[in-house]
Amino acid sequence: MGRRAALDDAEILERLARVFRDVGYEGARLAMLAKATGLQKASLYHRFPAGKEQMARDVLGAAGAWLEQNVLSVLRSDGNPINRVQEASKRLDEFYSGGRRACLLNMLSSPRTADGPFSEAIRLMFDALIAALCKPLIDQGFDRKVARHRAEQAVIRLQGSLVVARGLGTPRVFREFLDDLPKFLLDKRSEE
Amino acid sequence: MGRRAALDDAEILERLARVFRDVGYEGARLAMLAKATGLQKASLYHRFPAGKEQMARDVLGAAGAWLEQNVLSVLRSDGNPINRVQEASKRLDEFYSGGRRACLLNMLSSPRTADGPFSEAIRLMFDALIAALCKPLIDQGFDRKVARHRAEQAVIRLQGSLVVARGLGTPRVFREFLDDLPKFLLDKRSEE
DNA sequence: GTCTATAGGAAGATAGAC
DNA sequence: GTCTATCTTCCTATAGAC
Repeated sequence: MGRRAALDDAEILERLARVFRDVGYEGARLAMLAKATGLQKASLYHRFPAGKEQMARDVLGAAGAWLEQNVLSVLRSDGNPINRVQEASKRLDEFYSGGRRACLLNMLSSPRTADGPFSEAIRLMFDALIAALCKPLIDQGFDRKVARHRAEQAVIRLQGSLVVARGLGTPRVFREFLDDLPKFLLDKRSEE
Repeated sequence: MGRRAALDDAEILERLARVFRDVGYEGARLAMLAKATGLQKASLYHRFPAGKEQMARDVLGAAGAWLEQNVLSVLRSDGNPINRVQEASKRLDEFYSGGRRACLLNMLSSPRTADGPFSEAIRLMFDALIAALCKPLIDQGFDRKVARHRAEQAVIRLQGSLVVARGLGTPRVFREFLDDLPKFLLDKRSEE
């Protein structure tokens, strides 16, 4: 065996995820993925026999699992709806490194790959996130349609603030989004 | 000369734009760009001596010019603010093909290319769009800070709804965004 | 200004030693 | 399970005829 203990599978996936998040699927060169993990290309193929596509799929799966355990389950839990949303905000802040990191769901959903193996997984993750965001609103007594609409808008703002943060070169709008999220989701207001 | 009249420069740029919009900078292969324009690779190099990077830069410039002439100038014009925003909505609908088309500013702003030649142009286009969206609000009597905030939020929703529309596989949320835009920007409401 | 043909290199993927 | 070395394919870019 090698000079040092083999890297944890989770650690490998996290490092691969960073590359896909930063440069997208097409932009992720095998040489980058090898450098990011500290493994040689052949070693990556040992762990991911189907190559880059499998790496991206597994990375997406791991991101989904992280989201489920750290965000969605919190949103669906029994606590105070406001506390749940605030906690989810914190986890999202961590997930996106305060807005300096792009979203995998965006970076892997170009139409090129959309006909490919990712589009279905991405759709399911968006659906799951929207559904989980509905829960605190419904527990708070909101109508299902209002809850669904606000949850969708929250995901739209999440994605949009990440795009604009990247475009403007500052994470400011993403931080503002997170700060405003509990109020945006749960405030009693007239609409909509 | 060739069998038919040479393509219009604007037409070429439009066809190149479609490719970059669909698959991003790294995903855009020269073979695709050639096929999309009906030109051979060598002919593309004749028109764009600096290759793919120049194509992307010129495409971005042309998109900026289109946006300026069709959206920003409308927003800055003298008419009724509501009419201006409604007209801008129509043009944005056209620009993004009803939400079925991704945004160049998103597709060309991966960090890989962000250290590259596009990030500055992209930042300027975001700034210009936000500034132009402020104008109808200020003409309507809104405070500058409120106007700026709403304009930023509008751009965030624009980008976010495009991402989510792609992720969910339906342009629905983008159409809803456009329909809601005049109200979102110009309604007298309490906040914020 | 467009084409065919190709150089030159980088990409994804594999073979086989250790 | 990791490595070095290599294969094959694809891509960007260029040369040169028309």
